[in-house]
Amino acid sequence: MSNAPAPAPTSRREQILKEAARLFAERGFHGVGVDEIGAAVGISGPGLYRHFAGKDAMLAELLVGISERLLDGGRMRVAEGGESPGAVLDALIDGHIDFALDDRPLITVHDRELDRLREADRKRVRRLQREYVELWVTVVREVHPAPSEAEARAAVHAVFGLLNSTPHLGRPGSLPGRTDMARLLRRLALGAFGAMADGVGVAGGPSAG
Amino acid sequence: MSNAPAPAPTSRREQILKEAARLFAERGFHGVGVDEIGAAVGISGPGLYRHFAGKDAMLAELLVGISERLLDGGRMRVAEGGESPGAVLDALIDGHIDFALDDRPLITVHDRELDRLREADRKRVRRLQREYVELWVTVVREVHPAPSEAEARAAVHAVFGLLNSTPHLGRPGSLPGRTDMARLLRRLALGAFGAMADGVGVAGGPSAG
DNA sequence: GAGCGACGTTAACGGCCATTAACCGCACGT
DNA sequence: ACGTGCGGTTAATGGCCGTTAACGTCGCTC
Repeated sequence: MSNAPAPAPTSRREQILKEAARLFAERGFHGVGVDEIGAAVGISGPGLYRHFAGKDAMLAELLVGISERLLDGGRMRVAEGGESPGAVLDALIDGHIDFALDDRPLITVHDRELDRLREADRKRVRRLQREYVELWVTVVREVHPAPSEAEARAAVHAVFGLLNSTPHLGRPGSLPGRTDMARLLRRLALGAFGAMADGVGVAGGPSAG
Repeated sequence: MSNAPAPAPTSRREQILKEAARLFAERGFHGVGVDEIGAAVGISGPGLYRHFAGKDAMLAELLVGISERLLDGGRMRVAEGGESPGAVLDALIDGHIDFALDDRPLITVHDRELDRLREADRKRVRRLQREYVELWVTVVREVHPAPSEAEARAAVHAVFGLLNSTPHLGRPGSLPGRTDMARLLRRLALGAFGAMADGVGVAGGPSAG
């Protein structure tokens, strides 16, 4: 499935992708030049074209890659199915947190630079994202049946925003370490979902917007 | 309420800033050219230089402006002081939600393009942001005294991520309307803060914080 | 021991784009 | 009427940057 580019020790490509992700996250796709990316891996500028068709291709591979990994991970956890829907939701949350904490640059690029992709790639990434969201929505609605689908979807988006907030954080030690951070984020996410259900429909009316 | 369409005097400058914000949010600072910004307000390219020193100046004004408005709004609500700390926190949340829902492009640009500013402006914006965060942290800790300051700060950042998630949303009607969205976001934010306090220190171990 | 393919290098090229130059008209106060 | 200045215009200019060309060097296989 997908394009397995060999489970190979694809050292160089991966090294480039990693540095590119870091730089894109720091300064934006348009803000970093190919020379910088090259320099980051010890070769210079056009040398990158031995590994990638172009700068766009690097971004595309990054975004498609992370989107697929998120979705695959989510599907896996749903398939495993815990003791209860609640356990599955816990697993989804923990999995996403691991991503957010361990691949910060990737997460940052993921929701900032989507629009810099060529049409085809963008549609592909969007589809993966959408499926990932729907995965969550389904599970969330099993745990908290009351809210409408629209509300559940909005809540999922919002919780993604919450979980992905780590990358934006001011650097140094004014924040909890990784373990505490993970615990905290899980509590916050669960608290948010729990509150989503409370008082649904009250004072609602037709609302219409 | 919120942003009055304003028969305001400063017509042109503000019009330019508004369109620039929209474009920057859509395609990133480096992704939009001055010609586009000009076109968006019916003049072309270099005509903008009658109003701004350069493209950077527009971004700077946008970011400083929104940061100041957020901070001023927050201070105002704190100064007004509600019945209780809880009421103040509610007011902060509602105020931020109004911002997130009414000035989506601005919010987007605000936490994406900070690094494209010149040193001086960047420091200024960062200071405003930091003060805004500290304002929230103080109030949050009054309402939920248990967590450490580091945890409270991380939670505030996370809730900002939650509240600011609206801009990223897939366009059309698969989501609640503005009124319902505001209600939902408030519930989620309150739920997250509430959960932050639950079980603090349990199973924690030394937890470094 | 020659050839070839993977990987790099440096030097163009070409396009985009922010900014500046040079020039224009109209509103308006005097 | 007049000139002055604000808000525009179009045409350079100059730099950055992605990409391509042309060329070199290993290391491997036949």
